[in-house]
Amino acid sequence: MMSPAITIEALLVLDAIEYRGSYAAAAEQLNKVPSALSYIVQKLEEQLNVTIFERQGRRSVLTPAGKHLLAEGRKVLSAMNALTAQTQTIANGWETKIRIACDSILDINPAFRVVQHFLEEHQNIEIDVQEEVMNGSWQALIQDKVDLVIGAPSPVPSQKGIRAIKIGKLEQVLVTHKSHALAQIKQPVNKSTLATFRTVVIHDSVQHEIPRSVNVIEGSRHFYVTSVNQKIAAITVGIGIGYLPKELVENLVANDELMIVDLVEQLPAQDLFMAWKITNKGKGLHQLRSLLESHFG
Amino acid sequence: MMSPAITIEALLVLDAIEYRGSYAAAAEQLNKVPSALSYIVQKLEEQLNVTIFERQGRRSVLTPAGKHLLAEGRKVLSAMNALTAQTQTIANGWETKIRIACDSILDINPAFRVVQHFLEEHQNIEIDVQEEVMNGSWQALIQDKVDLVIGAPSPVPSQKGIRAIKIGKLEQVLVTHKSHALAQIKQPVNKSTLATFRTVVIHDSVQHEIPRSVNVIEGSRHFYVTSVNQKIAAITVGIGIGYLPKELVENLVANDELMIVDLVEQLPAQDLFMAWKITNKGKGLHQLRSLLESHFG
DNA sequence: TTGGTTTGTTCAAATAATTTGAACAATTAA
DNA sequence: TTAATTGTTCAAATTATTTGAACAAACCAA
Repeated sequence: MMSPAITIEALLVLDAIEYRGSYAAAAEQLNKVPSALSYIVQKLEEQLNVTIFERQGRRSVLTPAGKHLLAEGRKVLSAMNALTAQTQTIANGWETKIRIACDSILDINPAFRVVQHFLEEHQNIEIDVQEEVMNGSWQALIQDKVDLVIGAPSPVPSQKGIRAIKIGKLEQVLVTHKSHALAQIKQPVNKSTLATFRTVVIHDSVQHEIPRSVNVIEGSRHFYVTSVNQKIAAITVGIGIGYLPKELVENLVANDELMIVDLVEQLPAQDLFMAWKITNKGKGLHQLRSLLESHFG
Repeated sequence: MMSPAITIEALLVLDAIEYRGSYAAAAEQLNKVPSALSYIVQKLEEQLNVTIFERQGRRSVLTPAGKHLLAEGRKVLSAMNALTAQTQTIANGWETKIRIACDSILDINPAFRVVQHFLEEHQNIEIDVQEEVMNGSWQALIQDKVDLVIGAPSPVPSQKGIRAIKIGKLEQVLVTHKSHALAQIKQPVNKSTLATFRTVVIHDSVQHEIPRSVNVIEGSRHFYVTSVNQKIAAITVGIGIGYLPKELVENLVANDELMIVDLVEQLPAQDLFMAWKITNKGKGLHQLRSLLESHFG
């Protein structure tokens, strides 16, 4: 008689409306018609006896209750996705889909070549790759949003249930634009000199991150971006300085768009990891790991 | 077009079937007819492409995949129940969680006793306390990371939308280790003398802070720490001198671990504040404020 | 300001999904 | 063996959802 007040459907609709910014756009994303969304939202509000959207003209804005519902609801949605995948994996032994997070600091080509080999043998397994920065990849693994992380930087989160193996080293160099004040200094630069310049920092949106001060030049002022490409762009136009992977900037240095700063104390090469959860028993993941290990380990 | 494979409905049905032991009993519990459950289970199995029940005669038994689906699904169901209740709570003007920042300079025991009273009347409100130093507590409030700040020091940020009330005074005294050079001076010390010694300063990690020179002895060299305990430790081993709350050092002075420096001009007692945003209309916050005010105001 | 869009909602009609109960075969208990 | 109970199937009945047209409000550009 009494159906549940909050349905998965309704959460998907809320998510889409907030994400796309309008009923019309959300409807398009969900392959529905706006009035259908209107119907679902109204039903949800009625069953819950709570107004979720404050109708301000034609644009709707979430009430505090609506905000909470959506924020928590999104966690439920991702739990549902994970549950779907896990259930299918248990039933078949093989995954329907393997989700991979790549840290954007990594050159993904070699890894993708291995994935390609894997896919040739498993035509019906889907691969879902998402790019993350900083701790985003670790968080994604911890929260079961992905099954495998490739190229995540140290430190490995001290969370039991995570297995991580080294797959490479990352040499980072400090770069700047040639017109930048730092570029005029001819001798090797020391730490305290760096502290006077603005630093471009990649910043993920994850809340409680693993303490990570590596590479963030202490004491100086910052310019925050959310991807490696943005970081390169910011440095190229002279906003500030920052560390970038050596191989990534080689071309740009050759083109004279960036220049490498000579440091008194070089930044030690950083380890990159591949990681997964030991609770994940999927055969596909196991085989993919073996392939990757034999190519990088 | 594609509806979610696992629905809340389906999870409720699985739960009931397993709990009651038969479709018939489950149907009764859910106010449905057995064939309706049959329909829902079949739909779930089809969408998921996973068999959930192994039909052994008329009695069905869960497959491993089905077991997992049900076990995890029950967690989702209880999350959904909580979410429903929380959303309705918020809609009525009450909070699910109240986040408090305490300045670590404060003795939190009296405040916690008041919070305890509040919690007795509101079993289902969560309290999230975080300790902050210096301007950390003000920043946390401004950035909406907390709802209430207790024991933050002056100056009150000149930001509209913040209401602050005095809840106490903080007497700070300059302390040092007895082996420290400053301890050898027998007369009251003046400002310029202090400037020659290294000062231990608490430093929060917040970026753009309110200009705050109070207590930081100007001109002298500094030793930065990030908590009151670290500051005490640093002074105790003789790294430098620093101001600390009178009541906090009384024991240490009695034990001869620290000594109070006699000053020509005493530092005036500093006001401590409780503060919140006036935009925050939560009933729980309001009541907690009233309780705190009546105990401290 | 004024048209020209776009948006969200409403409504009745159309469609799809679910529920129902009867019939049935399989299983169990006595 | 019989009698009772179970889960499934099926067509019919009932709900629930979707649709598209109509509309008013709000936005945008000129």
